[in-house]
Amino acid sequence: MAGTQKTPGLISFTPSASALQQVYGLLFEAYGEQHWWPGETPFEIIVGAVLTQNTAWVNVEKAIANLKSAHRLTLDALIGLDNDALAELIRPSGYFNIKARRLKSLCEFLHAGGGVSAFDRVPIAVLRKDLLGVHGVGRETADDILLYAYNRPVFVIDAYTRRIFSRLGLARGDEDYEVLRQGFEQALGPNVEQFSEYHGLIVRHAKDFCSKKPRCSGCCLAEICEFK
DNA sequence: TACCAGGAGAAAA
DNA sequence: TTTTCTCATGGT
Repeated sequence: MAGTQKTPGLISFTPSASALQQVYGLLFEAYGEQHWWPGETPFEIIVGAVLTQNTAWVNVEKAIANLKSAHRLTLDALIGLDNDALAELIRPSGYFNIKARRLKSLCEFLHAGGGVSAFDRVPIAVLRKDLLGVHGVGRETADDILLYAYNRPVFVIDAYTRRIFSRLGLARGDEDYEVLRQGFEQALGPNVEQFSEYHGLIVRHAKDFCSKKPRCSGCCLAEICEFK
């Protein structure tokens, strides 16, 4: 039938602010402040954003611990590593050969721009476009970096966000990334602190209730969730 | 043992 | 333009 084909790019996502605030309120009430993203410096956050691609955070922590113990968790130290040595240090995070190349590309971009802090005052649209031009930096990784390393009001969309809001009936789940991101940003308004906490709460909640086999017993969103 | 997990890029269709 | 394949470890 004409007009019924799945065309993700054309699916709209215009949630009401009250619906998003209700979900946020329930999650916050259940889990409290998350202070996400874990990372002591902007550079550590940037490295973590690449290492966590399609990987559980627990494995990223092991890779970051390796970099720290080898005193390589700085921009200059990491650029000085060859790909094989870097890959060996980040092995626990999986995809280590690919991620080594991606990390090096990102470090070279940061170094060429004058270092991590040199991007602090770059306009958000410019920085996002530049990050997306770096090999290995896709939309989610770029937005992780913008929000958590540079404190810019960008809402991060990940697999957990799609899964949870799809189950809540607020999204289909296969919307284009930009459609979802803009939907959240327009409904909530620019708010770095809330965007950071919201994403952290989504991650926390998904790990407890929405990963692998459904585990909805005791879920704080049960009263508004369509997933049974 | 088999399956899954917070993605991205390249190749194929 | 969209879909499929590849990359890899560690937990369940």
